[in-house]
Amino acid sequence: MNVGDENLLKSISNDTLLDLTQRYGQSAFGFGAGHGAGSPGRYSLTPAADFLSGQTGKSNESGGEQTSDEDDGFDHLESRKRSAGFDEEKHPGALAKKPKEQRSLRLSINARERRRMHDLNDALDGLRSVIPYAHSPSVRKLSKIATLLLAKNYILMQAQALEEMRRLVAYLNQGQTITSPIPTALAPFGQAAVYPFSSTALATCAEKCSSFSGTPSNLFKHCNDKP
DNA sequence: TAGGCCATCTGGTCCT
DNA sequence: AGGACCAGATGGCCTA
Repeated sequence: MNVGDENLLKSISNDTLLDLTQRYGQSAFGFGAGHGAGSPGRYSLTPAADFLSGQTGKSNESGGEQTSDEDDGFDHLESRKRSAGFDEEKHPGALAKKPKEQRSLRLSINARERRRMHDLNDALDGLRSVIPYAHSPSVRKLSKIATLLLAKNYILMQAQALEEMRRLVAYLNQGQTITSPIPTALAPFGQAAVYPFSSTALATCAEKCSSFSGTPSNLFKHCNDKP
């Protein structure tokens, strides 16, 4: 994880992140050394996914590909049940005792449900890929609940940062004094980093803008425009 | 060994 | 009727 990501995560200072940190440790967010070299992402391939990957060549296929059990051999179904922990002895009267038609229907429904859950997991993977945490094989993947909670906080933080940037632009344009406190979302960057000049200083717009030379947006483009 | 997380199966409910 | 969605149950894997 780069320093920027670390700062972003550190900025999510609320109960949720605290809870996540406590539950997963800093290594889950890339602050630490992970779970050791011998323990790469534990959820990257479940037994069931292993089986499916053997079937399709991908660990988490979804949408459109053939995964329905009507197309699987019976041995494959049994293997998948075993790998998923399914034990028909503990589900008396389940598939085995049902008529062939009902069994076929049940298998179809199961396959659909499996695809649906795979799609859901794909979406969660997509979410993980855009929120700031360590994307490394040596770091455990965020759990589902952690992903959702972190994403929620990340969105809230981004909204706060955007609002602060708007206020800053208004300040630069009108020379107004910013009286509102620095949002906690930006706190880790430090007040000096956000406002690298005194609010009472008579810095020119260009000087102010030069202080934000690293800003990756066009927010300060106006400074180069002639009045 | 307990607890957390997960995938899967299953039956029910709702929607088109 | 068929599909989507949901929640409960179950058991495997992993870590502390």
